[in-house]
Parts: sequence; C-alpha cells; structure tokens
Amino acid sequence: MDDNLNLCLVLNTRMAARAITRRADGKLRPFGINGAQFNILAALVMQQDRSVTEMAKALAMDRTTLSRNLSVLERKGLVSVGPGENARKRQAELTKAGHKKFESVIPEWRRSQEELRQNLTNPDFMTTIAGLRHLSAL
Amino acid sequence: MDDNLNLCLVLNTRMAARAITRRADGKLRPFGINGAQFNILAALVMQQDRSVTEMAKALAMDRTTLSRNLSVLERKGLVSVGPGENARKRQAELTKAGHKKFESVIPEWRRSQEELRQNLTNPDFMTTIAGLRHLSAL
DNA sequence: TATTGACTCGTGTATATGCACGTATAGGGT
DNA sequence: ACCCTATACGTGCATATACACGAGTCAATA
Repeated sequence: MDDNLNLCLVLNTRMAARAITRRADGKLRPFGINGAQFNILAALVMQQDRSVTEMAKALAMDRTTLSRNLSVLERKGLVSVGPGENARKRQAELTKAGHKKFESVIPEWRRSQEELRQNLTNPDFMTTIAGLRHLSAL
Repeated sequence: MDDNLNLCLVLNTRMAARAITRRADGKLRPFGINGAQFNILAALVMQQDRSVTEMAKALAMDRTTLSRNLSVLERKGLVSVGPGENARKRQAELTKAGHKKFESVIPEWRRSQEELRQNLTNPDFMTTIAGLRHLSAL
C-alpha cells in the first residue's frame, strides 16, 4: 500500500537496536556480560548516588526493568543494591568485582566504538548520535 | 573514568529504541497491538512470499524471534503461518482480520510519523533514518 | 496527631530477543 | 538408492522490556 512504511521510525530504530545489540553481545560474550549489562555498569561508574528511579529515567528505561536488570548483575556479583537516603529509595553500586569487570571490558569497548566511528559516514558518527538522542528524548 | 561513555553507540541506540517503542506502544494500545507487531504486519503487507528466515533477515531479527512473534499474531488471528514452497520453508500471510487491523492503524501511524518528522531537526528526519540504516546493516 | 496525597519500590503477567541444541528436508555426489 | 552437507525450522533457556497493581514511606496540612 504505502512504500513509505520503509521509512517508519519505529521499524528502523528497532532494527538498529537489534543489530547493534547482537554485535555488542557477541563481542562481550567472552567477558560474561552483554551490552545491556555493560550499559548499566557504565551508568553506575559515571554516577553512583542515584535512586533506581532516577537512574532509570536517565537511561530512558522503565523503573521495573532496571530493577530486574540490577538483580541479574547482583546475582553475578557485579553490583550491590542497598537502601538509599531514606527508607523508600534504593541505590545500586558497583562491587569490587564489578569495577574489575568494567575495567577489563573497556579496551574492547574502545576498539568496537572506534570501529563503528570509522564505518559511519553520511551521516557520520556524531550526527548519528545526535539523531539517537533526539529519539531518546521523546 | 571515561566521559565518552556517553557517546556509546550501543547505549544511545538502545535508549532510542526503548523510548520510541514506548511511544509507539502507547499510541497503538487502543488497537490491541504494539509497535513490534505492527512492524511485522507491515512487513507482510509489503512482501508476502518469503520464508520465515528470509523475512527475519530483512528485519535484522533472529529467525526464532520472528517465529515466536508470528505465533503471537497468529493467536490474535491477524496472521496465518503455513507451509512454503517446500516442506522445510514456512510462510506467513495476513488474514482478513490482519489486513483490516493494519488498515485501521495506518491513519494513526501517519499522524505519529508526521509528528516525528516535524520534531526531528539537526539532524533531520531523513538523515536520522540514514544513520539508523547504517547501524541495522552491521 | 491523623489524614491525605505524592513518591518509591516489588511482583505478576505478557511479550521481545537471541543463543544452543536438536530434528527434518533438500540437493548433490557416489 | 545412499550418504553428506547445507538449509529451514522448533524448543529450552536466560535475559530485556514495560504495564497494572498493590504495599510501604514521606511530607504537608487539616
């Protein structure tokens, strides 16, 4: 009916997410974590003192999703979730093993990121990132 | 450690996918389907005579994922999966109800798509799509 | 202080995603 | 006809995702 369905932003964004997630998961498999988990570790490295809800908002993620993802990382011994400022809030932080894991992955992350940067032209890397950020802010 | 973690393409792509998926799911809820399901219906409208594997490849999706997603649509009565050219291949096609559902959603899809097109500047809509397609092709 | 409304979180349920593994068929080459 | 490899598919498992619902907590105010 409508050929412009190929321009559907939902379709294209989800396809991109599947593709890059598969790629990342493959590269991370030897480390025992996946891309989603690496993203959470990175978020914790960059900012520790946030409640689960605040952290979820920063990741454009549902609160309950992050909560369960943190449980997985807790089971792996990479993250520790405890009480926050008051009795409601809960905070996550990296364990020593979590820090080590994260550091061990960084070189591979750098390689992968650089490879993507090289491959992206028209639009280039930064333009693509800008587009993704607009979408995240919906 | 590394502030450039904010430029992680995996993080940004996944965030975008979550955000736009939530948005689409919300708009589609009254219709009884979600964004992922709409994408599959659209793929079937545009090209019927493909095996599950071929269709999955076109959607940058794992074969088994598409297979299960088709089952959900089959249960909803929107899709019918049957044998293909030979005894191995299987093919999906829209049922009459599937066609009706798809047509009924198109106006809302148009509105939503147009709204996104308006909102996207720097980079604009087509540039963003181009970036997403590069990522999908990984 | 008691109450009310806003906030924070966990659990149940359904779907989406992909890998590992096994089964079945198709198409050659012997 | 027989095997062998490539192809196509389904199932089991683990994780990711989000909504609906309910429980516990905080803070303001009546």
